[in-house]
Amino acid sequence: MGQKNIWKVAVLEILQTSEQPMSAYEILGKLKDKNPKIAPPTIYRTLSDLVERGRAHRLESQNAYIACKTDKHDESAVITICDDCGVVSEHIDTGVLDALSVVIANSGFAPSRHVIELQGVCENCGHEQSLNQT
Amino acid sequence: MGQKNIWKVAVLEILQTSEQPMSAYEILGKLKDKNPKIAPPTIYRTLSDLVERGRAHRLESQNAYIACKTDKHDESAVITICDDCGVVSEHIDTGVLDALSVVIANSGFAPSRHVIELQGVCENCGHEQSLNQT
DNA sequence: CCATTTTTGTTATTTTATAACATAATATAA
DNA sequence: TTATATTATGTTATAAAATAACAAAAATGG
Repeated sequence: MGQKNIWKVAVLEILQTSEQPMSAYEILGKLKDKNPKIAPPTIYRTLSDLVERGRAHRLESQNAYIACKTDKHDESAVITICDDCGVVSEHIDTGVLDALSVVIANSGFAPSRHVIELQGVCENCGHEQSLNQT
Repeated sequence: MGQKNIWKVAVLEILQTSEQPMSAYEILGKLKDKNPKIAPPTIYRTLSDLVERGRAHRLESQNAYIACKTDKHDESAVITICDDCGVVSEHIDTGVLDALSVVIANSGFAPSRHVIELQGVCENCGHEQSLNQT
């Protein structure tokens, strides 16, 4: 025991190869195949570390995690989540951040972290829906 | 059984008189004083109803609930949460929503719900911090 | 090598949330 | 007004998500 970063790569790979956000216990399940003795705290520790370093995001509205897909590993992304197909995208958008800083300036609030998650229907699923309407 | 909205007022009052966001089980605890047999599903049902109607907000990043303090009972608020004193504020801000709609327009995403939560230090606590620095 | 610190393992428990079904109140229609 | 369906709530049990607390192994810095 005590070796460094044993799980980091494994967890990140699982997240990166997943099409969908994954819960901590889903990741645990995947890892249990080859590591039957692994337990929840290991996963949660690894996930907090990845999130802290900006390599993963926690979807607060879903209790689930995704790999960060941008090269900017910060926490400033706007995240969209498709209710239909589950696809999650990150959008780095200064406009939103600028608008937020206006709100903040007016209220005197000093943010250290923000969560911006949009739920709805992605472009693909939107198209399918309009096709399915007869 | 089967009477309508028995709990709605009680739960909303508890939220309205609380300085802090409350978890479902904290609300349950309060109600148990006078209604020893009340159980979690009752609370969760009432809370979803209140949130649906815009009378309360769920803080996704905290698994907690607050009463909606604006007269505009919609889901378009920007919420700030003070890490220090726990105070939560709502900010109705069209600038942020406008900026979000730009992101959305570019991506073809059709949002039905959004979560915007800022964590940080509120004006009061910020002042105290600067005072405490010697 | 030894002491200290850090990381991981392990066990148990806490916290959050819901499934599934029972029962009571309400609404509606014959 | 009774039967029937519908809806709201009660109840029991369990699932799902997260963490506390402590033990043990590895890494670090003399």
